[in-house]
Amino acid sequence: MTIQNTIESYIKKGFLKIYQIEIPSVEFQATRKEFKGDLTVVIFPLLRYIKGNPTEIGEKLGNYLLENVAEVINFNVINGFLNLVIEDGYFLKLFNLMNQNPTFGFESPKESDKAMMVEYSSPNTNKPLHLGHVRNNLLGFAVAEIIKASGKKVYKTQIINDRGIHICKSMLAWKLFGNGETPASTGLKGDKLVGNYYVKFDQEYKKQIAQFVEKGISEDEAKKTAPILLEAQEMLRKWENEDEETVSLWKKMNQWVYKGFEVTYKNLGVDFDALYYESDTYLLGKDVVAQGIEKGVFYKKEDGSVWCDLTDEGLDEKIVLRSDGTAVYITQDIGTAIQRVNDLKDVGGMVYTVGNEQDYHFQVLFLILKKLGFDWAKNLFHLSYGMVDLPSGKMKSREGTVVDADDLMVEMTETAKNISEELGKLDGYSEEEKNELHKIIGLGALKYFILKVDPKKRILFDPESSVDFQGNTGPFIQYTYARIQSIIRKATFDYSLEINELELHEKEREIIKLMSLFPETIQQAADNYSPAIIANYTYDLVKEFNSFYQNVSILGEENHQKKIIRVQISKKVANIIKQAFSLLGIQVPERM
RNA sequence: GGCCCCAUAGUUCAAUUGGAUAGAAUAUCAGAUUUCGGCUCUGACGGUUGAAGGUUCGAAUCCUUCUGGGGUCACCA
Repeated sequence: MTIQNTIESYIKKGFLKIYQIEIPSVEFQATRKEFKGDLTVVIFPLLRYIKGNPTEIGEKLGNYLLENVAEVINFNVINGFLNLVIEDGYFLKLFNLMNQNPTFGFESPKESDKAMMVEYSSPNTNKPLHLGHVRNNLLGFAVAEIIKASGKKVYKTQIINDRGIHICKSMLAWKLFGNGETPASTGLKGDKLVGNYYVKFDQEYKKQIAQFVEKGISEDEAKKTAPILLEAQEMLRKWENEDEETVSLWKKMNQWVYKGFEVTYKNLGVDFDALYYESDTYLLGKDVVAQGIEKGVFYKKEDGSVWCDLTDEGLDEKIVLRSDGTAVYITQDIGTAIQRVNDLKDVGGMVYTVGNEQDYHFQVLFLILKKLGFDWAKNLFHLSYGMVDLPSGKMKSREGTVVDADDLMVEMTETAKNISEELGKLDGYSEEEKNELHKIIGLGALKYFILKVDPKKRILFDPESSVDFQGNTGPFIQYTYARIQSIIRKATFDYSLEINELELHEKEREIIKLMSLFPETIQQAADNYSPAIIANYTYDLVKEFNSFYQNVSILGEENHQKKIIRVQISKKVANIIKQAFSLLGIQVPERM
């Protein structure tokens, strides 16, 4: 039972006693720093039940609590806010409780609960991953970890877009201009090699269009009839007819790409539990369309195309099957969603990490699945995020104006190296260990930079100015962690004793209060699908610790009990930093 | 044009989901520390929360209109 619950029940009792009125709930908030107190009761909502002066009501309730709740040792009322001062013993108890629990804040999944499936990354296999994918991957991974920590089973998944005209484009360009190049022969990462040919296709295509236009053909016409495009379309037909040569080229080049992606994912620190390939799923959903017609959710037009009428919901009509009977994008998505629940029976909801340009698509998709009557359809969430812009504008793969994911990670590691060498705290580290450390810091900076902002907002990323290492940044937090580790290494005495009675320093109280919020912060982050909430909490905790560190002496403290609790607090703060950062996919170093 | 998202110190972000005097970082300036790591800490400066109305005891947050930016409105994915 938390103090909040206790106080809530006593306020209800007190209110009943003083005013003879029952109240359903009490609103709490943490007391603002500028006022005295630890917990605040907001009086205003109570005015609904009893007319009166909020200050007077606050005084009466405060007195009641003072008499009846042992932990409440003082109170004050300001502007309708009842601030309660809680005794130190309570905070000590609170601390000891969380200190005994090495996974404090993390809920283990309940067997009875349904699992969530989190989809992210979902790349095309015709080009390497870029900065936009990086945001997608970091967000998806972090949200998956957060949901897991909040007490739900999670499956991480991606759907690999391995077929379609865009894939054929790079295949064709390789066939025409590749001279049999392979990743081995060029020393290039497979995804890079294939990506180069995707760019090559586009260059050739543009050249042909220009030539046509010169001959007096309209641009629209030229775009449709450029020979290289027609050839790519022919290739797609061959692929769909399972032409042996085409399929084997497709397999070969996709393997190159997968090998390359594997490296990028590993460096990025993300992973998946289940993979789906569009080449396996692109025919799914057609049978569902038939069932949907029977149920009256869909209807057929004269030309044979099938539609869903969403005008009652304020949306448009949406096509779900072409007149020639083939599937469209949304048909696949309907089919794939159902397939996943069939594959993994305990899935009770899904999170789709996809950019906000597809907001409308997912609105429609979720609505259709609901109309089809799937009970899990109410637990679908589009984790929509804003674009990552460069100072030069939008990134375009076809034009090669992208920030490559691999290059970016290398650059960040380089920057970390330069900064860390100035500091020189790494005596005794081997080159290998140093490189590993620079990677941890560089990636920490990048990941934190991206995850600390609300997913919905667009990010401007300037590769020139790079990412900060000071202030509200990953390395700053990592640094604090490393410094705590340094203290712990030096604390060679036995500090395992549990302290139950001690007068706490103001900074100690503050930091215990903040640590105790970790569990609800995780829940809040999970409810909002927002890693930013974890990032900002961690930063607050670190700031509070630095202030504590500045104000009290830890190892130099003469009072043995105080010394013990300060080491314990430091260690627990480090532990929470590590846990919180693990949710963001960021590692913490022992030294830096 | 219809619909959706965004707009907060010079800059990058917060604001306990409707609560107290809108907070941090950064940059600039001034200071602290003989000490557990000088990537630390304490101050100062910086705001008509894009604009105007409305609801409320109380609005950055909710509603309406407008302005600016982005997205989306394919038998593409």
